[in-house]
Amino acid sequence: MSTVAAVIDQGALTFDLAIPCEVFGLDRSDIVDPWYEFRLVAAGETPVRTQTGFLLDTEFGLEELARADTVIVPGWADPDQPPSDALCAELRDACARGARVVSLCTGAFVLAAAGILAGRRATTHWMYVDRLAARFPGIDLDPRPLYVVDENVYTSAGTAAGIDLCLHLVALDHGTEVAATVARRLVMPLHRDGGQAQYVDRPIAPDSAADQLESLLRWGRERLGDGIGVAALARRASLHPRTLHRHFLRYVGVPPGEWLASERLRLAQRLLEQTDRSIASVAQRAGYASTATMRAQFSARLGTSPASYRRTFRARPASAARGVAQ
DNA sequence: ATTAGGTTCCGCCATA
DNA sequence: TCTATGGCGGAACCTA
Repeated sequence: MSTVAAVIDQGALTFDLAIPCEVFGLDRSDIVDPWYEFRLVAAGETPVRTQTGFLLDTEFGLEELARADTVIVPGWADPDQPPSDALCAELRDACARGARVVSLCTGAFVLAAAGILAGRRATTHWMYVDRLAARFPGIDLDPRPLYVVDENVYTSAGTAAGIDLCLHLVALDHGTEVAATVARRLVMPLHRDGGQAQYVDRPIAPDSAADQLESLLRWGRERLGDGIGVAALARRASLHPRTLHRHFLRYVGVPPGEWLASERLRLAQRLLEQTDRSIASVAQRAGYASTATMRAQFSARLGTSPASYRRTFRARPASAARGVAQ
């Protein structure tokens, strides 16, 4: 069973902290048995006073991190407060031995202080990007996505993006169908399109450009199997490709080609998990020009092959069907 | 494994 | 002046 540890210290942000507790800490053995072994670890003194003022206690200390397959650092109240040397050392060890090291929100400051982010791609809450960059030059910071994966180091943007990242980790371990089940229980979409761009400092108001993109995305998703490219999207939207590109960055958070690639991949994953279609037919349905193309994408983006992905995640038809209606 | 020919991305500048 | 669009071209990346 996979062990997940979340680290807290004085001033812990309760929402951030609640995310790994909810995703990994609840007993979800009715979905996958066993679920995760979850440990709440105090980096320093206990009890921990949360930013909201109440006290949290846990029996686990830093030594637990050495046993964790995944170490999660949620946001600290004061990102400028440097983490202890002991915590930094544990995080570096975890990273070096290949454990997944994860930050939520301003937890990125802790990973940065431990020296783990140097030379890596990473993200954090959009309000803190500048501060992080100023204090730790040498991080390849991208303020746009909801989360960033660089090898075994995972960083996520503001608060709720932590849920997206935690669900992504569940998907890596158990496939997208299991992650989708957890997402449904949280009443969360499994995958929010796009990045922070759509949340940054932009009032929630009817926006016709965004609405039009929304329907373009729907149109595109329905036609993945036709092998459409960026040009087809632009034609459909009656936009110059250069303009479409800008609209995508602004409202979706990723360029159009990148969006298509990840939609295709997700569709292929779903078909492999939930159907018995041949690999060739999955590739065709998802809009890949050949099985070789799909294979290359699986290898580049998931580090596996379509066949082995199916072997790992193909849902068992008998037991999965009962339970809550969806 | 290599490669030639696409496609996509994006900085930069001109224009509306 | 400010913002959105159109267009170019090089780099990076994909595809066959």
